[in-house]
Amino acid sequence: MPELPEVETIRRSLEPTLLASRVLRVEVLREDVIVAPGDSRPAPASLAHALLARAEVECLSRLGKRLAIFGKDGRAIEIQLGMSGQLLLRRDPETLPHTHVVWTLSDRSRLIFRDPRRFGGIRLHPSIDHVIESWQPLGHDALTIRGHHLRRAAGNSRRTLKAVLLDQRVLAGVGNIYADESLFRARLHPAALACDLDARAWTRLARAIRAVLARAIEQRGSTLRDYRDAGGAPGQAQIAHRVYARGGLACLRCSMTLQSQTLAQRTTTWCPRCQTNPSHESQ
DNA sequence: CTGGATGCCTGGGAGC
DNA sequence: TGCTCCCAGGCATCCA
Repeated sequence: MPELPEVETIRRSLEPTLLASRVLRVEVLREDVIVAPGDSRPAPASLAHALLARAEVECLSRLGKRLAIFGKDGRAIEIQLGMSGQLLLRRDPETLPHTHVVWTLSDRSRLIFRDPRRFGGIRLHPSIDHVIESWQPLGHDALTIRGHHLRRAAGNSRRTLKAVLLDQRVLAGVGNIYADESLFRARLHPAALACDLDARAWTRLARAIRAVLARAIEQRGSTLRDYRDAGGAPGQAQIAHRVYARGGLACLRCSMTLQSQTLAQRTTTWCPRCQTNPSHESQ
């Protein structure tokens, strides 16, 4: 469920503490959440080192939903939160259930990675450059997406807009919630075909995506169940959802009953009156 | 190559 | 109350 706004909120809430302290040691409680690219899996003895033991943190970097921690000595790890992953800064020693990795920091606080559903994981990388390279297949970051990016990446595609927005190779960071919210804001039908959009519509869609995501970051992300920022606080953006999970309820703009249907293997909700489908109009 | 389908995993809610 | 069933969803992987 963490999409771009949630990952960015975590990044911002984590960075001051990580930059101000040093990693003392790392404990791995569940080894299968650690994934290494190819077959470069380090021996157990060097696992802690690969996970930034004794490192000073240079910065936290993000592209789409991917979050990376870069060490000053060039070490790097990548965190994918999946559905239920959390990065929490904690001072009390209690171990929460589903805690998989614990970093003890020099200020004696602990950064923990927990993930009940285990769709997420920690990806090891041999270098910072390797992380950047692994991000190559991803599209432009959704927070700064422009119409021409979308048009170039998907303008000829016969896929639906919903499928296109969920495709991280087209743009990075949008998941099911913000796909539906962005399409509603842009007044575009989720089942419209990408190839039927003109340049103006792509511009409108890109603008809607940026606005929806920026607003959600201001509200510190959407908490439906599991999501928390690094301090453990829930977000507030779910209050502003206009279509997501509102199927059968009245459109907040025109009062028409919102429609729900599975599209691109995801529950999709839209307003049949507000959201037009250029694929139909052109016929 | 493109686009669609599947499986991974757990907690919570609905229904009986 | 307690049981079963189903659903949520990011992403890798497979298939046509």
